Amino acid sequence: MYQRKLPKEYYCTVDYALDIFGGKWKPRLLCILGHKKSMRYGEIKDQMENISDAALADSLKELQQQDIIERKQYNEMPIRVEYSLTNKGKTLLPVLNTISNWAIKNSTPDMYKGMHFNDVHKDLFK
Amino acid sequence: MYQRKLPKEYYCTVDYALDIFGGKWKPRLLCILGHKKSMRYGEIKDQMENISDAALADSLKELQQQDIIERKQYNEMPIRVEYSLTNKGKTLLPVLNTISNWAIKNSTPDMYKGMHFNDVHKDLFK
DNA sequence: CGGCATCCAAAGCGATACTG
DNA sequence: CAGTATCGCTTTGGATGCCG
Repeated sequence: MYQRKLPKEYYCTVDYALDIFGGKWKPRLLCILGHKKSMRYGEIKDQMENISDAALADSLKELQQQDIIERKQYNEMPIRVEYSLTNKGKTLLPVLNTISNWAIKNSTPDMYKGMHFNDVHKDLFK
Repeated sequence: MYQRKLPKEYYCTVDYALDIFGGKWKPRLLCILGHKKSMRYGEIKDQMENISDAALADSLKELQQQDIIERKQYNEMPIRVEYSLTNKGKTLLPVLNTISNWAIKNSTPDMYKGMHFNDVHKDLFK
């Protein structure tokens, strides 16, 4: 299994923050989770469109370890797993919103794939 | 020369923003530049402490291409080059400040190397 | 259904040497 | 002084297959 190692020391506060919610998958993952109370693994994977199981599982695990998201397993048949933001994770939403608003001001809809720009991120976390 | 390719399409506004100011070096670089009117190449390199010329030159070039920083060359002897934030680049400072404030609330000074946490980023861009 | 393990390819980056 | 060129290592991540 691939697992990213978090460095233990940083030079900059922004580096620390982006180590938690930056990278290839986590920003989008958090934006998607930020719109729902909770989501199942497969539901997240569908909305991420092009992510592999390995990358999704690793991202989810890292975010759990940082206390940003919570995992709840229901041992039904078939098994059901729900992910949701923790209280700490919710404090990221205004931060993501600030970043998103800057991006919207400095980009155009045609730079985006799928429905994410207009239907989701324009009103992110209001 | 190594040069990162910017993808042309994004799934998420946050991805777009982090493509501009995220990554290993650019957050710290922008934080450092954000405190001065302009800085010389060598001055930036000293404050970045552990960056290689290749990585620094590439980061500076990318940020120029995105109109975040500006390069001015003075053909003195020896040559002098000054970098500074553009107007667009300055609009990033409140965004970086928001991220930094979240990080400060969720980390401790001992997680940081050097003087950056206490002496610089605590009062970032005030 | 919700993952994890393995293999492999590509990207990112550092060290070194060199240049106008 | 302010970079650029090249090499090779390390990290990242996609594809595939398997499992409880």
